[in-house]
Amino acid sequence: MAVFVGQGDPRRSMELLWRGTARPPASRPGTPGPKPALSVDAVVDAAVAVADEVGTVALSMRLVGERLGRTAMALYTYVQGKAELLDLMYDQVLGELPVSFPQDGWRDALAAWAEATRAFHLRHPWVSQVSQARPVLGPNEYLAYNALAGVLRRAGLRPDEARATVPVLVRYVEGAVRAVNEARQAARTTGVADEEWWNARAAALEEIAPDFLDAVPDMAWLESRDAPPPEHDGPYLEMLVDESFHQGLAVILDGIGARLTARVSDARSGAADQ
Amino acid sequence: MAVFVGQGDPRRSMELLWRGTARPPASRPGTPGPKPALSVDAVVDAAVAVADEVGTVALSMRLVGERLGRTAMALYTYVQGKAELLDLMYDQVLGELPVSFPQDGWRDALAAWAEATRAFHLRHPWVSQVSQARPVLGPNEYLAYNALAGVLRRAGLRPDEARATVPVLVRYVEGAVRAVNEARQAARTTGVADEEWWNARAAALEEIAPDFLDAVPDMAWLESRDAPPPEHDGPYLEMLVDESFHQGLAVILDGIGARLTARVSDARSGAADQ
DNA sequence: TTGGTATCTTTAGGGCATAAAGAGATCCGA
DNA sequence: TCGGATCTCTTTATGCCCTAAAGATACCAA
Repeated sequence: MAVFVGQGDPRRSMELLWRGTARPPASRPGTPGPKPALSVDAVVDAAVAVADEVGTVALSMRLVGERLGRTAMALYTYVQGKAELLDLMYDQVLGELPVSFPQDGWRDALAAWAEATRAFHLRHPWVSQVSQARPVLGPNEYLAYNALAGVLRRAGLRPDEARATVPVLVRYVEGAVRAVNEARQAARTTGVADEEWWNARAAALEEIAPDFLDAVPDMAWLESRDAPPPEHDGPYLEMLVDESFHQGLAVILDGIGARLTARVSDARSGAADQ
Repeated sequence: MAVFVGQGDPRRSMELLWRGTARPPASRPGTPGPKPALSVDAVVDAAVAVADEVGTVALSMRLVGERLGRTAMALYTYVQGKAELLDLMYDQVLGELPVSFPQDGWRDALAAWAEATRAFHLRHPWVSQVSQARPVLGPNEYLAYNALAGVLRRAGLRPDEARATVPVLVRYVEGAVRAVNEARQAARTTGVADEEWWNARAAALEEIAPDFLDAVPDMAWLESRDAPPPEHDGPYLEMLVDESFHQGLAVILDGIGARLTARVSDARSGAADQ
């Protein structure tokens, strides 16, 4: 069940996101009634911490409240509901993404972007589980995209090419990290380590359909290795993903490079292009 | 809240997936008790139909039961729980993916793969919302991966290159389609059309932070167009995604192509190859 | 001091998955 | 033919979720 960001009242969410200070609900000075013991920020921080620990599925208002020594309902003073809280969590956490990258060479810059984005998503696993349809349009999201756009502009791409490239990069990195995160969470919630689970399935398959692998020869080819898989400590799937992350990224960067060199030779020969 | 496939008992799920017939729970011949009026397949079919309509979030045992004129609990006769049902739904629906592609030219073959995969995910939006950590290892999943592996093998990639390329392709297509699906679902569940929502946000932004766009110049560059955006009927975000889907794919294919031509020139100059 | 307001808790209602127990149907063996 | 035995399906109940609404309490201003 995907979680949707951007379901809060647009107007309200955006004011909360952009106004920074002057956050409306918690009381203005000179107002009767008890001072609020918490703040929107405190709630958002707690929610982020909870989500980091237990994931999106288990994130609940009760858990966030508990972390603040409050009931679930107490949060509704600061936040309209879970949807708005997610909007705020999402943009808040995007503020951790770097907004500038090495200027000397687009390949290094994109590699740095990919690495930083990857690390970010590993730090906040729940972010990649959140839908990006109808993004919140918060300041941090803008800044993050701006940084990536800058790298692509300086690389020499045209805007339409960059528009096509952004999703390729973003989806690749998010997808890679999602796989790792989900494997970790599965291990945590089921108590079954990745490798253990994998072995069990493989053994079961061997027994239940011993001859089926003959029917998928290209699959066998895909899994064939010249060298045995490298030594590893961590979980199996993470190792696999790690092994291929940079290689996969290299394929994408090669594609961008091909685009750029085509540009250069076009200019040289004065011909049209693809 | 991501939904996890592969949470059923591995042994049981796999037997259900691979045994085809001889499905254990529904009664064997010569057994007392009423004949089951339904079957595992009927339950899975109904669940797929429900998921296609309402998405993963709203998929519930009650809804599936209702579609079969039963209570939610009746399903537990055929299926161990929601987790196992998801395993079965997932592999069942993967059977719709084509398992062979044009043999003449890897570019066409991959484009065909991408198009088929995209169409598939648009037909069954819930599939891309389902976690692929700990895949079910059902027959149809194997066959689908085998087909893609075959295309890459015939293209001339080495196994390790293909292993790096598969996730790039899969994640790109799934990500692209996920964006469209989520936009559609958001439109359906909130009753707010995509374009309408987008305009509201843009207007709010204009008003709340009129000068912020100056802080993200590369973002403005990214959105700049030589030609005005093309006429479109459908929702805004879908149009954008459609516009860039093939361009993004082209970047990836260029990357693969670069790998292959590097191979050729290596061979020509006397270096090793596969 | 008193009224009004804001925070926070309690209670309650409508979801959800599913454990456990009951109702009914159906077949086997006696 | 007639009990079990056994299976399907429903009912009931538990415990989670979000959140509306109402109550309790704390605080400020007049």
